[in-house]
Amino acid sequence: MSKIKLGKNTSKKDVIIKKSSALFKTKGFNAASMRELADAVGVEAPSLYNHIGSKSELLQTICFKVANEFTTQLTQTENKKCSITDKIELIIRFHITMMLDEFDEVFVANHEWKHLQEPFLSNFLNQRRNYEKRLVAIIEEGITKKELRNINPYVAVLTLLSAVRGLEFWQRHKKNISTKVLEDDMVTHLLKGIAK
Amino acid sequence: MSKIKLGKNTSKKDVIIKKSSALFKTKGFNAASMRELADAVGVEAPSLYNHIGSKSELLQTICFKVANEFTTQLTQTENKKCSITDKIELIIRFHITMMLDEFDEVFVANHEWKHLQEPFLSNFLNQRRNYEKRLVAIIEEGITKKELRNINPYVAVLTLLSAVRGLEFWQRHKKNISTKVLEDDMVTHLLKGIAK
DNA sequence: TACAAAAACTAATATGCGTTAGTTTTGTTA
DNA sequence: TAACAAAACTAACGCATATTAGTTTTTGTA
Repeated sequence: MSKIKLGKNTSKKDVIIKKSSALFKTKGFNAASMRELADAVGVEAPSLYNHIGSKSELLQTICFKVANEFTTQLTQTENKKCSITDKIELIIRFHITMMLDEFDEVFVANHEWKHLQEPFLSNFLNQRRNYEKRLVAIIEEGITKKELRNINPYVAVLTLLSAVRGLEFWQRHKKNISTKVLEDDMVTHLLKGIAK
Repeated sequence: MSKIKLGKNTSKKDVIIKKSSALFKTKGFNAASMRELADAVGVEAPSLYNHIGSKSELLQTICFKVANEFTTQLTQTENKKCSITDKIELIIRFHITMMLDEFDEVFVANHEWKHLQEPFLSNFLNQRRNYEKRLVAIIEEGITKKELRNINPYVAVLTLLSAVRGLEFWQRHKKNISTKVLEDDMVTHLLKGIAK
């Protein structure tokens, strides 16, 4: 009998999660099969179930791991004693770092969350809505303190989040631009614009 | 015998394409079933095949319709006699308009293209790469003419395209902000930044 | 070396999918 | 009304899927 693995986290489970992140990213959650995942891990498909509960569980693990990392970092930034502009820069840079360091997982959390089952789907969406609201609050404070232009804070958050999400496509081009140039230029663009 | 419908475009086919756009957007291409689509159209699943060739063909139709609209508009903008800044503003506003007017189709083209079959997949990606290159050329001209800051043009294009793509999420919030405010604030943010 | 647990294997099941075949209904025109 | 085509229907096929059952191999420890 070997259906569900109890006890401490094993290394093999982590390998499966990592490989499934890459697979879900490339093919999408539904198109990715457990047989393909098993191939990537180097095992037959049913053997995966010695380590994981289900395919859905893999998606849940990936999505909430990413969500928790973003939430944790935001809390730290909120508590920092610095200007609003600096806080926004910190957040932008954290998003960029996450995109580059944990690309597969972030991509899956961004694109495949809709295949989460309830109640995980609702939890995930609530968590994301909450994140956005806290960003809006930061922008609003910046406007009040006259650090920022008087633009609609929702539009600003939308623009910021979308722009950093676009780093997904960075992998595609691979123009030889260093991470530093990438980060700095994007921060400049979003904070100061491109028009002189 | 009724497998493939020849002759002029029928209205029913257009209905199927429209409904499939909404369905593919909501559930994703793979998760959306022909039976669900048939339900939405108000018909049994096999009846769909009196009007369309296959599920894949639906995706192809949607993706290339959107791609062609963007390409056409870009050509028009390139030929306009106006400043680079004005051209960029035109492009941003066109993207926003497309997002709001043909949301389902644009969403599907942005998210589900990876499920296109060859040679359509390669065609689509080539078309998109070409579009991006032409945007880069516009930004480069703006830098040369000192209309724009000296930032990396690839980063700028990435940021612009990603930001307007983010309007996908607009549907979610539905804060009561008019399209005009949305457009104007996003153009301002991307051209002039948010920092005072 | 012996034993027990962990994790691999093979075989099989139930389900849902896109699609086809064949037939019947609907709608239009002479 | 007769005839013909368009488009609907029911039934079914073949295939791929996630997962389970049951068994064997591997691995770690006494």
